[in-house]
Amino acid sequence: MKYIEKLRNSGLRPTKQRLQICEVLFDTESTFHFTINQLEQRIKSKIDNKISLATIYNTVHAFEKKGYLKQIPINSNQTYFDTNVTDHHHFYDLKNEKLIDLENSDVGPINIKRKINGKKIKSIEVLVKLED
Amino acid sequence: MKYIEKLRNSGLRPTKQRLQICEVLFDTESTFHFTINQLEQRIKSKIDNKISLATIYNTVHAFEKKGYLKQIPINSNQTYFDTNVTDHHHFYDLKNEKLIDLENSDVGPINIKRKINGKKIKSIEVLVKLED
DNA sequence: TTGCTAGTTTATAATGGTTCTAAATAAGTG
DNA sequence: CACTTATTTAGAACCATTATAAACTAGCAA
Repeated sequence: MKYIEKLRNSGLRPTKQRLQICEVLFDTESTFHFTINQLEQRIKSKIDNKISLATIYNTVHAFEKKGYLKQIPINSNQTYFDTNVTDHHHFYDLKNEKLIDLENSDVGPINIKRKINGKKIKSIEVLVKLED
Repeated sequence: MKYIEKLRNSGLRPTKQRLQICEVLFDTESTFHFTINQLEQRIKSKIDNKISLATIYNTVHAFEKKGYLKQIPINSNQTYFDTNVTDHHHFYDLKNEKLIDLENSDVGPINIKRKINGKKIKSIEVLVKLED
């Protein structure tokens, strides 16, 4: 299994559940956005055994902390995650509530001119809201 | 009262509660960011009578819809609002969970090169996360 | 293999922000 | 004043997320 090493290297035990969640998240043709609920459905349809909701939350948070997932800052009652952890941005279609990746090259360089004393920039995220 | 006209013009009846909330939100030296909970506290300390939490929610949403308030896209368990409705962006200090305004001139022009068929851009919001 | 230890999973309860409900109240209008 | 419609309100309901604590499992050393 290709994810065993990856997990072990980041200090996470490669449990059956985590490996199965890895498959659902990362054995895909393209990256995707999801809420915990959507991920739960996806897991249900691809995996025979049950994985508890608590484990899904735990795993997603563990993966996010390790940098395998990114949270997308957006105002919604549910939290959105992205399996695309490269530096990029998002369109958010307000009508369909759908996220669309915006490559860095589609946005151009963002140069933050202001500095805050004693703080450094961890990330810069652009959200472009779309309407009809 | 200077807010009576403003409310009436946008189709909102100028009730006592709404006028009081206007004072708390807009009779300030500078704009500010708030959660509903913080606003509730601020109201409690500035107003003699009680305004129910449901009314605060109703009013904030009504004001947002009319463009008197902006929601700030950020991943938090609570929704953040901004009384600064001009086109601008935010720093978010992860340690203190504090928002800081970032003027448009501090970010520079953002030119979204990609177009989505049949959609137009409603807003562009930049969130710059800060760490120590 | 066998224990041991720390990490993980799990069902379920608890939490907490937000929305809903339905009755009381207040504003606008003729 | 009478009537209609909007608004306020307390409290219940909702629902995503987190906490709990017991059962289980991986890793490791003897």
